[in-house]
Amino acid sequence: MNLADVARRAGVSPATASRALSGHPHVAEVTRARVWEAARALEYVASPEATGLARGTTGRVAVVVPHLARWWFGAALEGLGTVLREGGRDLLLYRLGDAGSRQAFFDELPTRRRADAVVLLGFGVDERERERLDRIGVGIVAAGTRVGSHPSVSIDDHAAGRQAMDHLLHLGHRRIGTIVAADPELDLAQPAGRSSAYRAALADAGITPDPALSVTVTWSPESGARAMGELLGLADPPTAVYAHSDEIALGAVRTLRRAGLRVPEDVSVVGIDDHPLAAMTDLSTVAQPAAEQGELAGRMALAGLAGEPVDPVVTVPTRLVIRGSSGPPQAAGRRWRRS
Amino acid sequence: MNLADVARRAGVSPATASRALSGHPHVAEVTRARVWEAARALEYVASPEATGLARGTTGRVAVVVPHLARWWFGAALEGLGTVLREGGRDLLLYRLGDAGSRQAFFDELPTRRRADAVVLLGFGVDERERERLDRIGVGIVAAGTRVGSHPSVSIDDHAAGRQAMDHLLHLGHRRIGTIVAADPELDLAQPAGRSSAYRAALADAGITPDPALSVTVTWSPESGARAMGELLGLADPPTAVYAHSDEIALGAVRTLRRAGLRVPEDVSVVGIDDHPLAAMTDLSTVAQPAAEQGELAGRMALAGLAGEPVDPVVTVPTRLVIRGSSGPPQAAGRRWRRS
DNA sequence: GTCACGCCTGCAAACGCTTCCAGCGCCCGC
DNA sequence: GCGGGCGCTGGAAGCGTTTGCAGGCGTGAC
Repeated sequence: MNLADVARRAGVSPATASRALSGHPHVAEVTRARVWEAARALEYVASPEATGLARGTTGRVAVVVPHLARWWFGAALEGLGTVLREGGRDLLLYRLGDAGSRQAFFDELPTRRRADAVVLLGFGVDERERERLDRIGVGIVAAGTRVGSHPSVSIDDHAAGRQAMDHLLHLGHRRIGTIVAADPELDLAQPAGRSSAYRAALADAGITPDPALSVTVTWSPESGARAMGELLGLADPPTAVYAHSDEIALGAVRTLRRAGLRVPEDVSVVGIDDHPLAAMTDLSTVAQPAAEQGELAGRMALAGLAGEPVDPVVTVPTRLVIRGSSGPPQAAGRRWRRS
Repeated sequence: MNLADVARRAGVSPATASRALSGHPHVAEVTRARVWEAARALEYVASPEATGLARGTTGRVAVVVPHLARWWFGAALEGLGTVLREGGRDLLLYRLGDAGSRQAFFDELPTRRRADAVVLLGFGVDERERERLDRIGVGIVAAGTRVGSHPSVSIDDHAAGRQAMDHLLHLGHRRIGTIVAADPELDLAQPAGRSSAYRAALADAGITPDPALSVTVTWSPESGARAMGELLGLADPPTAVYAHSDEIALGAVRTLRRAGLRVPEDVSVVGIDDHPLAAMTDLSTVAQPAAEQGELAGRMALAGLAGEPVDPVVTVPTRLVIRGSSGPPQAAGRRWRRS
């Protein structure tokens, strides 16, 4: 099963067999064919350990993610995996589930000798971590966020937020709530652009933001439901809500329905993502291409490995998708009619 | 950065350094401490290639999945990843996106020398593939499905289906449709138990199944929406629908809403999974623990690697979750009132 | 008919770690 | 006081590839 066996069967030295199999020049065609035939007959698979040791590479790309169950991550990982496979690289998956494993990861940098490149998926890092990361000695690519000066692919969070907010403002809403997503468990930076867009849009419309209309929660649907409850508890609740993700927005819609309020007649809701279930639940949203971001990150990583130049910062476009969860505000008098 | 450097700094031979770091007995405590200190100072990380080559293992577990964006897979992978990390194993991810990559995977068995064990996640294999798989020479564990006589963890699909169907029958439904999930692109076997449960439940209730009430589609919400459209087009549409997954069920609900029908007053819907968004959309369903299945599969793989005995077949329980999408059928006269 | 030059091929030395085997002290028991 | 044994350490041989270097042979040019 070893290269030596293949070489013996083909009647050549291991050196020649190696050259023949890995496509080096200066191997006679007839020899190459004989070696390949022998390899096929013996079902030979090179030991990646030995190859890696001799060549000083691993043939693997490490992917670091904070979550997997959330839609964006699964979709991005899917795109990334496809591209890496085409490039002949194996995908090593690291999930940093909590602050502890995150700390351990950046302290020990276990990927140091385990991969030829690292892709950070939806993972904002802080100053110290970036500094640590740079010592890893391999190429780093980020998707869904920016990481220092490393190549990255992401949406323009601010622009996406503006698309959502401008849509609501255009419909005539003046009192707009926002549900901000954060990741306290992982201490992940919240997408700053999505929040700044909220303030900027209000400012442009001449509206003074009410701090009570902004509530920060985790990324889950349940959190969204809870946040909406909080907003409904206000003396003067919003007529529209802009959520940082569809999953959160869907939670908000559920709370509204439970409260007997109609969407969008009583309260409009928009999210960000275009989650597959957003179409199913008629949720207005700002679509972002998740799989494509993963694919692009993969291509950038491969290009870096090949020594080709890579674009430092790629921004993929987002698109406002208007569905049934957003509409003009009702005349004040008709609001709060319990359906 | 190499073991030799660490050894030199600690004033011992590489052999002793190796033993000290990998926790072998017969190393003086003081020596061990000195080696560890040197390793820490030099930020030493062992080369997995070299270790693997010398030891004949890889320290990696390959995970094979057909999808990532679907909820179950992300959640199961999350649980699996956590357990493998605790066990000190790296996770190598293989996604078999279409029939072509599937074929290639089983032909070439690329994981052969790349991992110490293989976990198949939600991946039913056929006879030929199983035969190929057995030649891989490493332990195989399946989650979410059974694979030959290999250890596996999954729910009892038939029992889960019965929970859903019995619930609908108990509510008084007699004309029950079913949306069967399949994966034609990957040629994945549909979960037979979920279909047999449909027939068995009807039989027990003395109802002759109407072939027109059973429509087979892919796992996506969009498919569910389309399937529901088909069922609504029947001369005598069902009063309840049992879908093979929540994602499909949610698609079905969307079609019903669009058609102006009320859920559950006009048509009841139940799914399987307890997807996080099922709670948000008030969908009745049969809950299955996805993350737990991943965790168990991980533990089984680790146990196998440690040479410990592993339970051949583990079945995790499912649980009927009654929410707002299922209720008793309306008296015939009141049905089809366009809300 | 020579000579030089290329193509191919093989030898052997890495790559970085583990582990078998042997050796060296030291302690304990007689 | 002496021998056996045990605890600890080092030497060296792999593990399976790749690749620099050198050599053999054929070919074309002169």
